[in-house]
Amino acid sequence: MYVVVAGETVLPVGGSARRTADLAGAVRELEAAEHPRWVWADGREVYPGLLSAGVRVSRCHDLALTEGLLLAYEGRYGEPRSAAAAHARLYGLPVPEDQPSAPDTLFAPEPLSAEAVAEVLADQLRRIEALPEPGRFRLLVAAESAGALIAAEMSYDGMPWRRDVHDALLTDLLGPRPVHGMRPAKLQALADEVAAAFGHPVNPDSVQQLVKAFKGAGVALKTTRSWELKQIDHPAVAPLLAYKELARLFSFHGWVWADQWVRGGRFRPEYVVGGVVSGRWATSGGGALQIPKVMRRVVVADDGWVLIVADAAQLEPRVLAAMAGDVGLARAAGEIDLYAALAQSFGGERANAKIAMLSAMYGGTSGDAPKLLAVMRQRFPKAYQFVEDAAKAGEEGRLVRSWLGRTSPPPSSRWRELVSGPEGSRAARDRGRFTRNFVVQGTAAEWALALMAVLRGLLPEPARMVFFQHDEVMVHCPISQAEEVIAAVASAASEATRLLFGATPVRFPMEAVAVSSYADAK
DNA sequence: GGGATACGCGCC
DNA sequence: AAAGGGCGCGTATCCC
Repeated sequence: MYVVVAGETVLPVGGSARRTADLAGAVRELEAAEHPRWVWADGREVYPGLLSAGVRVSRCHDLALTEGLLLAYEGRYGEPRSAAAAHARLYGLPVPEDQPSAPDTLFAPEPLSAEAVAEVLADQLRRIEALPEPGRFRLLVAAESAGALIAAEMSYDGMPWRRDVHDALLTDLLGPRPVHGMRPAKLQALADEVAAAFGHPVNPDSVQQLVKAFKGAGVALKTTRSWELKQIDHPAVAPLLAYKELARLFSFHGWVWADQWVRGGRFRPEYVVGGVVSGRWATSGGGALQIPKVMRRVVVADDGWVLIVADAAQLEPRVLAAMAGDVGLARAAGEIDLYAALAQSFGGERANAKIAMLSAMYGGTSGDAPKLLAVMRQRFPKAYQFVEDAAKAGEEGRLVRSWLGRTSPPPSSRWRELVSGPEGSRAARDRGRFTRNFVVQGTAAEWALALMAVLRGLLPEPARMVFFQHDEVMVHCPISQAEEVIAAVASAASEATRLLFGATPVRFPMEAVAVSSYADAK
């Protein structure tokens, strides 16, 4: 059963609309009585309000996210995906551009009526049914929509973040918090060491100045990447490397960052569902997906609670094995350590097996990659061919799709020009690497979304999902629920696997541990 | 002095 | 050893 929510109106599809003065109350009642699939134009505008009112729903159909998926599938990537745009297209009216994420309320368009939302829903369901694999795409839409609920809930609940531990860590590494605009003491000391090593002032934040300073000292550098610096014998290198590491910590995850993103002992980032073309999430602030490992000790469970941290082991090669139906690779993917199981095919070297798989999925060509890929082609022909086909499609400017039907963007007009020019083969290869990776990364993202959607439904109150990072999920729950949640993670992993691939010999191990601090998880 | 781009590096 | 996919984002730097 679908129930539309638009403005203050609730409309069961096929029934009659009801205007309500208490939207949250109406949703709460219907959710308890019917647990319908809620339909809204854009969950980002509806769900946070419901959460603030203490209302959560189990499932939804997000029109904007679904429209984006459908447009891409239909080769219309980039057309406005809002429900208002979809509705305008239905009637041949001028199509409004999508609003930026923070809509300007002054110029925001009139929201769609509940009836109009229902019309867009009907149109989307019709378009989905017309696809070659409607079942898969329905799963994709359900998973993407569930992701939108989870993202909003995780921002609302927040990840535990101990500001006192954070401050102690920063003070330990950088020195006390400096006044605005100043470098912390230890950072300044390292900058001074760099300058002393050169015998003149150098701004360690300036690539230009560094390259020039090293040149003056008789060292030719193309870049100042740390791996290149590490090969150089010069007294400035050690303090410079230390400076770069700490400077990043200071500017990216320092006190100013905490002031902005940590409230009430919780870190509340803004997740962007489907923000990456492959279907991975992005963040629009807070850098939640780039928290340095050294910061993990700051994430500490509340008293009497634990963090359940679970990550999928070697998700992408397993996804490839399942998609390609490669029996040999699938057999290896029946083991907990896939690369170890592959080692004997690669001269007994686990490291070589890993390089071969990563090169196949990323399009690597350097070092031993060609030799190892030749082995892979011979031993795992179907898996090899699967990513080769994706790469070829990309090179030829065609679209590729993930397992459930998320579709890559078409080549840009710039690319089409480039590909017929002198640098054409380079441009073609670049796009081939992208599409090669897209099919694997995109399907891995789908598996992870399905996992989260299932897990969410299995969690007991008051356990909460509080963090998600590509193939890793964190649940915050009372200590007494730890075992139940760990078991739920395992169930959700098998169910996600079944939902995507049905009966497959490929295993998707998702090991969960209960810890009081995130730093203890690995 | 404000916007756009390059660099570098954190995460997967 | 140093190149192969996806991002976000702070600083420096360029350009108008």
